[in-house]
Amino acid sequence: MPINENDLELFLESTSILNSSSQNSIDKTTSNAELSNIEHSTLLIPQPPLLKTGTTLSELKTQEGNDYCNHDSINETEEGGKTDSIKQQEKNDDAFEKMHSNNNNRSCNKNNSYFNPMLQSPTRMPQRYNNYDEYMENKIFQQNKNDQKLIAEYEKQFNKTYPQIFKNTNIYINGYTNPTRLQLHKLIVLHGGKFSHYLTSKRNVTHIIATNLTSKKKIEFRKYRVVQPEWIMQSIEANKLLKWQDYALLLNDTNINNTTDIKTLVTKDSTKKPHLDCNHPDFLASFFKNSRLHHLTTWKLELQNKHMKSNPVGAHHNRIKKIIYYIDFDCFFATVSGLKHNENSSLPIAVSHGQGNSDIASCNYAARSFGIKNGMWVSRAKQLCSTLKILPYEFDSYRKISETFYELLYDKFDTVIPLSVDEGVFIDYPEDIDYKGISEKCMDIRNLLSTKTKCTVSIGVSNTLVLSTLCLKSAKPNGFKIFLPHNTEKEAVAKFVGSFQLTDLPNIGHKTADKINELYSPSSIITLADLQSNLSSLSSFNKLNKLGGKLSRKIILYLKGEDDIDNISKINTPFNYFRKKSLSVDINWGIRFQTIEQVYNFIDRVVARLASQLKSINMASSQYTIKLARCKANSPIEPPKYLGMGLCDITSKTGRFPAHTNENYIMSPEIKQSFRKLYIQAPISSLRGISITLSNLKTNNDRDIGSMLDRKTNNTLDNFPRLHPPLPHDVPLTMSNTENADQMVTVTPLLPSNDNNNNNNNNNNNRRSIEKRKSRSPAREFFNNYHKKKNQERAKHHFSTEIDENALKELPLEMQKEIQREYAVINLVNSTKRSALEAPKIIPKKKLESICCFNPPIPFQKLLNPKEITARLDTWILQNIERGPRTDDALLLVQYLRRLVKFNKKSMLLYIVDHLEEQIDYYRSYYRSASDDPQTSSNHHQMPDGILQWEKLLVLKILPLRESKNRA
DNA sequence: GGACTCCCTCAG
DNA sequence: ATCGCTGAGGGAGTCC
Ligand SMILES: Nc1ccn([C@H]2C[C@H](O)[C@@H](COP(=O)(O)OP(=O)(O)OP(=O)(O)O)O2)c(=O)n1
Repeated sequence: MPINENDLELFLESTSILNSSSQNSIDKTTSNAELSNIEHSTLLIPQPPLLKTGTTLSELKTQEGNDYCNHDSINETEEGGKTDSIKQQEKNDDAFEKMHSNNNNRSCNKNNSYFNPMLQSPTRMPQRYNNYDEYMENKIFQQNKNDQKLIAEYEKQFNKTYPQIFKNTNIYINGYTNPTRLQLHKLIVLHGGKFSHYLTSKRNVTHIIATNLTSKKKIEFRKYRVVQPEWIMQSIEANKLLKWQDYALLLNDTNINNTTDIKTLVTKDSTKKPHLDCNHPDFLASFFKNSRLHHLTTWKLELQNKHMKSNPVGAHHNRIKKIIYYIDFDCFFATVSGLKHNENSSLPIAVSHGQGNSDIASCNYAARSFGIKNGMWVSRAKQLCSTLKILPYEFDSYRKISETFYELLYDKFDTVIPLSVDEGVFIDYPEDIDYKGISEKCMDIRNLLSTKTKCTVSIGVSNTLVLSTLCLKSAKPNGFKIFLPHNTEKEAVAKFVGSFQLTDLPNIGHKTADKINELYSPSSIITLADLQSNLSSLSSFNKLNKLGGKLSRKIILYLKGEDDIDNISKINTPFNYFRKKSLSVDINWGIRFQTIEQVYNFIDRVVARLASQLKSINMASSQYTIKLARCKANSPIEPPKYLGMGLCDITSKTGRFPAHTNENYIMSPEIKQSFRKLYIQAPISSLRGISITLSNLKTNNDRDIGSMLDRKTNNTLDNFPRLHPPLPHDVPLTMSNTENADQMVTVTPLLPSNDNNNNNNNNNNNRRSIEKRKSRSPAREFFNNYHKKKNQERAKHHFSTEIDENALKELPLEMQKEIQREYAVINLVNSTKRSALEAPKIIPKKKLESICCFNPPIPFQKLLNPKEITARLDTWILQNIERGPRTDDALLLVQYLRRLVKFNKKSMLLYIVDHLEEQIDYYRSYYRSASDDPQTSSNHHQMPDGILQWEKLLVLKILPLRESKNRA
């Protein structure tokens, strides 16, 4: 049937006429006078659709917009095959669990989590739903609320209460009825019944009202109580619930066997809504919503963006002492969830999703006394302590308390470095060390936080990061420890460090601890004191090098309580240290694919997510790595953990994009090609995990032109966004020694070898060389330009961002470079910092306006946001998937898409059409796979007619629009 | 000997 | 049921 705009107008006209006439007819057919009054009173329930039941687009206008994850369709390209070596990884479930159990309080973490658009503009965004479940739940909740309002209104208007005849029933109306669906709905609700708008929802429907059923529906509903509308009317007249069997539409088993008892009747398959498996477009969102580790990563970046502050020059001023406070909530998740559920904290509790092979995110100290650890599976923990109480996650609360934590502490310190949702490094640079003042500060903070958050924190205080970490460890739980040794007290420091276990040191996890133990004492477990004494002999000293040069040097410094270069730059130049270097999505749960197309679709969705993240931080990437986990040949097909990865072989492959890009359509085909090269000689069903990392990131100098380019006309990389001159961070830093971590570090400059030989004892010579080099340093030039440009902005900052050139000259070259980098990075990230948030932004607004003028957006049902539009379409499709689209709705949609074509909104068109295609494909494959499966095969899984109608709409009306756009 | 790839380890 | 992420540094091996 051809659809054009005239059709639409005619259609809309006839709709309104018919609507009003149908209302009149209701009045006539209703015997109850009160009921006809009802019809004319304020309607809280939207008018029913004209010709068919089901939710219409117009009904949906009142719904909140939802937001699903962004997804685009990308065509894959050709590739050649090549074997990559597959290295085995001993990632069995035990080892994995052990790894995650290894939970000490450490400071050295160089993570960035990622930008979360939801937090970027919380007020502008409509309410969001991460998946259909959530959406439906909300919708049903809203509808029940409307029903309640209706009852209240009627009771008020007629000053009476209605007999609760339909109490405990849950009624769904199928097809056309007389009285109408709306009438019946009101009567049911007013008389105490529940009304279900959807049979697809999880709600338990007790009765279906129908006057007619297609033969297919007769079979589908044969196990329901299908009742004629008279049952409702006559029950109301009789003022009691009449036997439904007397009004049954179908003669079936249920009919005969059941008494009048009302039991929920839900057939297993027909009401089941599509399962949210890894093929569902919302799988990623629903997984992330529940993944604690994803939240930890995300929160870290958010918190660093919002609350991190530092004064790099001050930090380098060697006359100033530094006091490092390492502050961490005690068993954070367990405490917060315990509070929320009013649990007694002296009883063992743990936070987890499930009761069996589910990870414990956090357990309290009562549970730890049984040997339970974070990361352990619940099943094992229950063996250790059968009374262990499992509590659910309370992600929102964790995040809120963390916000309070950083807000309260922000003004109390010179430097704030958030390391996680529950722990941060806070630094003061006092003139003199006042021990009493420090301990009072600790007590004040602990009291303050305990009052404001009802959670306890522990604090470790020292003058190096490594010692602060150890202090925190010994302060836990619910305490604080201050250890501020003088430079001369080397033995005291060594003794303090020696009292800890190997894994208490940062960067020594269980693997490294095992290795060290193996090296020095295979038969017994050694402590740090043992390691210290072993290091006195040269041969023992050399043994440690088996761990690798960097790590062994680090450990040797740590054993003396000193920070290595890594820790020092983390403290002194945190903005540089935590600058973004890569961006990735890893999914190793719920991955169960059957076909390569499904994998490609999944990769498309992952890359779309990455691309939009890149764009949102205005960066581009030139390198990617795809990492795959494949179920080991001899391991069971389903691992112990539900939908877990189990024992896997891990392989990865790195590739390059033709240039720096943040475009989905460039990245996705490349990555899919690598997938085909990497994933060979194994069935798709063995795939258990996919990880995609983008690296070699660069910040775009200009606006994100790339994302605004038309895909077809501007797909040459020459048009790519111009980038900043590279930040001068490629110069390696070499540390010769740190006599005293509290003092200026000595750096070996990267000088010609003859200078290098005497740089320790010839300071002048050294300085001159630095001066010479400095003048032609591109980094310096870059910084100077940058400095000029950003001068004005910088004046706004709450800390001095004016670099003291004289002070800078005093420093070794490498330090200068690092400080310069720090300034550059600070300026780059400042737009997301708290200080910048307080000042209104001018430039982005202007840009936005100019874009809008140039390119006025086309609304769809008053919506402009593409995600809101697709969300509305998703709901529409979901609710009509088995019936097919209504003609008028289809017309509205097609008309909108034609406008997009007409006004050249190509990317929007592509986005919407791709999205529709994906949705419809998904449902088609859902029904197909269900009917192909001999075990669940039944009438309930037959491909509904509606699907065919949706496909027809897609293929005949929608896809051609995309093609016409391509030809244009 | 430097650049690059493919792991491995760690953190929370 | 169950939500096993993600960012960083580093080392061994390979290639030229
Ligand atoms: N394997 C892990 C480790 C930690 N976390 C989460 C839950 C923790 O509450 C939070 C903070 O981690 P910590 O290492 O600080 O551990 P806790 O706060 O639980 O205990 P504590 O710090 O008292 O040792 O991170 C997690 O989900 N899984």
